[in-house]
Amino acid sequence: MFPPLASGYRVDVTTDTPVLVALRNDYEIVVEGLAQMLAPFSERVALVELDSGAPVARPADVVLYDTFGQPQGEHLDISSLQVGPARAKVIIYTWALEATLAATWIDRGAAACLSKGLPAPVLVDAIERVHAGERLVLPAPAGENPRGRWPGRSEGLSEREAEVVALIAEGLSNEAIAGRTHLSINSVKSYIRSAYRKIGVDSRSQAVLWGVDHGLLAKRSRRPGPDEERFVLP
Amino acid sequence: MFPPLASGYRVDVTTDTPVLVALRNDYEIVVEGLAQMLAPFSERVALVELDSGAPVARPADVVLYDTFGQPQGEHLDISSLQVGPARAKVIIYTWALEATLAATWIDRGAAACLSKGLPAPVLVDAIERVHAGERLVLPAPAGENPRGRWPGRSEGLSEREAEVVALIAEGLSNEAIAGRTHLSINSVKSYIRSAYRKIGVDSRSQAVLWGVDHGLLAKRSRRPGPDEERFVLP
DNA sequence: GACGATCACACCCCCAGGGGTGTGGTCGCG
DNA sequence: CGCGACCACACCCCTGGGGGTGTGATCGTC
Repeated sequence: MFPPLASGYRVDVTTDTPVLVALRNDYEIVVEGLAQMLAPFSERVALVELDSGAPVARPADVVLYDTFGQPQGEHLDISSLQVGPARAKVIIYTWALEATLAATWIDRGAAACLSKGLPAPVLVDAIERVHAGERLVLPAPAGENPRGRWPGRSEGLSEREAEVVALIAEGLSNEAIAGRTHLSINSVKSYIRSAYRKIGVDSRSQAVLWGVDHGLLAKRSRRPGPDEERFVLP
Repeated sequence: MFPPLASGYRVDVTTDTPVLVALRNDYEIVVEGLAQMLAPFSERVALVELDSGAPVARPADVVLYDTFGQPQGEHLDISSLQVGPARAKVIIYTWALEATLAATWIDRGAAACLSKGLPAPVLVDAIERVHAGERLVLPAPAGENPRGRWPGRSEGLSEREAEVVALIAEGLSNEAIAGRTHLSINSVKSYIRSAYRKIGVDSRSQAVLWGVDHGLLAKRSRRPGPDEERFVLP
């Protein structure tokens, strides 16, 4: 469908100014982890962060949407991610990259779907290619797995466990978490059980408090309120 | 058992220095409410607050233990409330004052059990009498009901509803809340149902977050940790 | 006197939550 | 190559949580 990028390949983009990239995720530590990962490439990609509540200094060329704890799946509303007067190109940055879902997102207007398993140089190349007009779907190459940071990682939670606990800390039910993460409710329950063992709680209320204490809450300013427009799950 | 104080009665305590009173409750707004109620009587009672994490300037003569969200019932460990080199006299300040429970507390070493329904002048009189050596059990007189402040009052929660939500926000189960408040689990469930309607949540996780957002958490410094000695429920 | 609010509690019922156990796949490491 | 971790999911089972409805008492307000 879309030719995958071979490892080490670098697109030849003849431009002097870096691509303006907005990182889009409600968890500060996720955004910080991505920013740290991209910092060595600041001559090629410059980060402008949205959703901080303050107006952005300049609009983004590309939005990099990290799916951690965010709506994902076939109902994801791509157009709401395209912000600014010049509608930014949207890259879905996800762990579980399945072909049919990626195709749906591309049909809906995403410019690219990239796996979190990509090394940073490949990610930067891909951002530049998207900026230049290409459409990409890049699964993680075998053998390379530079994982980012996520909340709860230092407490021994895997990324999926942390994501599930983060959504519990947001007050979601198992069914809502399954919808948000595009997993089955049985998978969600499995992650819940193993996460509870790791963080040493035995009830959902205690998990909520653990999440609050360990920064697993999305930014309060990003909480959907009655007046706040956000992309909505059906 | 103990002669109740008539409304308006004032004990004749011939002393010039005020009674040093420690207010004892883990919720700041409860302690603030009590302090405000007693502020006009500062020539008679001087407040020294314990459990703030800082060493107190001087030891208390009397500890006023507000039962909101705290262990209450026949297993309450009175001796752990008596702090300082000169063991302070303990007053249990509770809403539901039943005679047999009050008798148990007095047997266990409490100097007095006072109802929260008492007017401030009567409360101050009682504190002075306790300091002077008397033992009291004072139910609320009919017709007078100067309620203090409690968390959630401005959101329309009654004191018992607020207490139950505060304990949910601490991660307790219904059974644990029933034990802590000395109520039946059916009463706890009734308060939960009515509180959920008032605060607009429909799950326990959301109630925990509501409590966190509205200051219904006990002071974190007062949370029992592995090294921190506190009175323990069996 | 009637009514509403609060406190206290009982009883019935349904289901979400979470425990256990199991399967299968991929991948990194010793 | 074997093992453990992680991801994904299924199935069974029990219980706590919470919805509904009801009772009774006290108290303040109209």
